[in-house]
Amino acid sequence: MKKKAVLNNNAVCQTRMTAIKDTMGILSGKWKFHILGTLIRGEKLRFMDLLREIDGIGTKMLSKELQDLEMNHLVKRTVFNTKPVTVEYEITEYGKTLSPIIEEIANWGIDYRNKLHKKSEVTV
Amino acid sequence: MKKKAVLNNNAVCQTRMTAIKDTMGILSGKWKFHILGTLIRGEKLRFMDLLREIDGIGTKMLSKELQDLEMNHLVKRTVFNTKPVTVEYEITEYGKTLSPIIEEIANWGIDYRNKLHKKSEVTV
DNA sequence: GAAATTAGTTTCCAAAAGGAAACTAATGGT
DNA sequence: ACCATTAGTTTCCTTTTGGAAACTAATTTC
Repeated sequence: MKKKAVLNNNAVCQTRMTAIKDTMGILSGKWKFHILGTLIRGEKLRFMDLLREIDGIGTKMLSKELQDLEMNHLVKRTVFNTKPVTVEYEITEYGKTLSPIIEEIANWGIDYRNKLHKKSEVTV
Repeated sequence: MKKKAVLNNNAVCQTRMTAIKDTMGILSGKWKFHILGTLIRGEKLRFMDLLREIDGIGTKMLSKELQDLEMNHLVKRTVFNTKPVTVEYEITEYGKTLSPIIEEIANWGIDYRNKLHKKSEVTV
């Protein structure tokens, strides 16, 4: 008889795994955290502001990632009827609920660097 | 004169961004969270156990991801001199420090699903 | 002697991700 | 007339990621 999974083979684990997949799907890609972090600090920013703030990103990626975030109600996009057009991006209240995750990830990464420096003199 | 970044243009932000990049680099890929989550719950598991527990993963990916995690001291690999060879994987104490991140991500994902279901009033 | 089990590695391939540069379209400035 | 700016989109290309299947190698079981 074939062996089956035991640990992950229950509703609680399946739910948690799906939840992790959902969250990470929404936060996937090279730039989501940078965009969210910048918007959390900056309140209202225009497209070109974000392009300047986020080092290395290009227009295609910025545009695409902002669309993703907007679709998930994490970022709000407002178009003003000026000439030329003005577009403002801001984090939503719902988007702000990601702050604890971002905090945890940032702090873990800072600890990781500190541990690397203590254990050896490896510069990453 | 060209405009420059203001928000992200300071040492604290740069450090935080690097930290996030580090953490997410270590946790990158389709399977890291699943492997870590399973090992956190299961203590000691063999290669074939993990292959059975983690639905959909193949030998190549499991092997490669375990190597990554071992390199970062998040997982410990122990080979036993049996015939055929036995290999045990377990989470390290350091690996357990990722639990808060995994918890936050799982809980956010669960909330996200709940919000989607009662999305009659999506307050953004 | 064939098949199964252990823990992987290797090869080949398809899909996804991401970047650079060109382009749109309206308008304001020199 | 020509360039700059706004906020993107489109195209083309390279890199990265991930999966399926075959393979290794030693040993035990049928």
